[in-house]
Amino acid sequence: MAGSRKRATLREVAEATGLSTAAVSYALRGLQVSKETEKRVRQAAAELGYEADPIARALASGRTSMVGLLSGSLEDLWQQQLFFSLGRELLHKDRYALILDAGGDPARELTLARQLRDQRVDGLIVSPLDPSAHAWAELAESLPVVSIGDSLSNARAAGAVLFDNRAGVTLALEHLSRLGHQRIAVLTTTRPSTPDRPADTYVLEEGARLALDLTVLAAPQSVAEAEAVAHKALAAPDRPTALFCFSDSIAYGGYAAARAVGLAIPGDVSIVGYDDHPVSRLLSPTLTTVDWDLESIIRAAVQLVITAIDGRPRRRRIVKPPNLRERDSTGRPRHA
Amino acid sequence: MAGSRKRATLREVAEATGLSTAAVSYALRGLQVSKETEKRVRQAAAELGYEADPIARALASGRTSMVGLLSGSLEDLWQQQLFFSLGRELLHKDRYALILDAGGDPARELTLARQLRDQRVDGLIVSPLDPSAHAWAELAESLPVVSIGDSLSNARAAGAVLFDNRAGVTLALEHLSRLGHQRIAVLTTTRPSTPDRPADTYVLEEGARLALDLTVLAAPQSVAEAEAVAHKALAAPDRPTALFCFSDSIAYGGYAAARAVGLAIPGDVSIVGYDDHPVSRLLSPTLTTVDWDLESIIRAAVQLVITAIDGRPRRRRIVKPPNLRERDSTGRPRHA
DNA sequence: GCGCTTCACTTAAGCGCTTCAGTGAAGCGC
DNA sequence: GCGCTTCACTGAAGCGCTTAAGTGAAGCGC
Repeated sequence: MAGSRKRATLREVAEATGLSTAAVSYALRGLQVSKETEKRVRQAAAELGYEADPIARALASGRTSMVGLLSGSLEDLWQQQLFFSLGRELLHKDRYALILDAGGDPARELTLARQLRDQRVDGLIVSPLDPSAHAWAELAESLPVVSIGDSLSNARAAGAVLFDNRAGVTLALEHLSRLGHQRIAVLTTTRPSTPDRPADTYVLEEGARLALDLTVLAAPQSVAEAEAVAHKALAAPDRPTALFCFSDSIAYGGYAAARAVGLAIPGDVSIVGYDDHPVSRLLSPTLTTVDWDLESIIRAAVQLVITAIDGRPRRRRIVKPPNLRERDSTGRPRHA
Repeated sequence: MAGSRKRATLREVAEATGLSTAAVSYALRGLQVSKETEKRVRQAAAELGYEADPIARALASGRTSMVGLLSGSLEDLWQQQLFFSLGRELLHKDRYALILDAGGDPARELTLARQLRDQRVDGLIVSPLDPSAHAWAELAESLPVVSIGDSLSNARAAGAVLFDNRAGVTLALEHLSRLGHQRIAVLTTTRPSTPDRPADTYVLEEGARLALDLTVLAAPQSVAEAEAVAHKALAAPDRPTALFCFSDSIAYGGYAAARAVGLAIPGDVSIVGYDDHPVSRLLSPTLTTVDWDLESIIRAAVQLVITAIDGRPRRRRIVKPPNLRERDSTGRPRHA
């Protein structure tokens, strides 16, 4: 603890113990040395306050212990939740997270992913806006890439934690249909979707199956922009009786828009979200939403990237089922 | 672009141009070489797809281009916003952020800060739970540390972006007092406060000055836990007519608690938050809150840490003034 | 007692950069 | 034309580790 100005080096520990630096290096990693040597080394290291320099270690070993995390849009509150939880989980596993945000721009997404690779992260976990971009292939060749939400269609990724969006969409639309809604506005986003099929496809298919009258509008991730889109949806001549929002953040924009034009939720307009952000159950009214088990997604993604980094190529695709959280933002449409 | 398996090295660029590696190193950093050599080198580098290896560079130069970010509690949604924004701003300045979360535990905070130092970050930006801890001094000796919220009382920090919490508390309490509130519950948190005085102090002083009847309750950062505390406050025999919450996250808990026991906001209970999270203006009713200019805080903190890293020791303390956002969650108490 | 393996190390190369201390040529004043 | 500085570079050390290859001693079967 003494006010050591510079940090101790391996060599100093070696000199203190009379061993070679190699022996010390092995000892501290619990390899190839006798029990008592290891003990001696550990003690000397502790006394000198030695901590291995991760930079030198990375240069020599080729491993940085860093994992790159790339979000398509951290404007989305649920993505914030997701990514900071991924960071926490990685720290548990003695890895550091480098978190980057594409800010909703699919082109920037790949630039940042390359930047992460150039920064020498050991692996990548991405929740991409555009999982079908061809450049993912190039990246997945040079380091383990795990995707969350959708699989990278053209790349040999190290793994994927997929959302069963078909099931999610079905839950939401069936719920609304059951309540008697028919004219529904869907506020989508460039959102990861299940293998090779944009979530929009499911929306249209399910809409047709349930004989719904759907209007699909693209909404950006930020709450403020979503509000504007929701406003437009609610101002339509044949006003929809329900809003199905493809993220809770967008749904929050829906709340604001509804209130701005004096529409009661769920009386005048029902709203369904997607994700179940912690705030959603605190809104007034509480938000009906489709959620995924965040913790299990996180554990799976981290697990996948680490096994891939450690050279056990599994290439697993894990599909997560959705749950409908029925709360107070949905009800029978007034005319029904 | 050719499917280059391994990344090109400085030496390869040197060989391609017939220069020494030193010359190439200088050229690519725009130092000490003739214009035309620089151009030749850049071209060769581009053709080879050369990107300097940040690890090797870090080992040789002693700089990692990484800045550690440490939040006392990322449960707080505003802190999430703050830290992800800091990350974005740092990326603008060609630095990478390593974000760590103490999860509300003051002891863990210092452990993580040391871990960040051991990871060889060039500097640290912290928003600490306990800015008065002595161990900050030791850290601030070994690398530039900038604090947000409060100054590190015992440490020679590289700078601080302070919140004028006295003014913030005054704004909130005067607002409530003006509306006619007198019995007010204050839900605080181990929150950074202005130099050497916990924010609670201001609360009590201002409460006395305005002749208010205050009950101070400690609330954790997470929304769910805050809800429980708010519940307790509202269940008190002499129910307060207003809640002053020391973060918007806590205020969200207040909303949930009020709704749970059937109290109207602001009719039965007024609620004031602190921070102005993007969601706050979307709640129903919209949340009256005290906010700080997030963008300017971010720019200032990043600016401070970078000038310190670059060796220009300024040790500036920048104080940010608060603003009151009067919205719909506050009104006259019913009996008044 | 001999060759063989195993154990517990040591030696030394090397990861890919930066940087300090030269070095030769050109330019300059006088 | 001489010494001086400046310019544009080169050479080589070294950042602090890891790791492949090597070594000597001990242990083992037979």
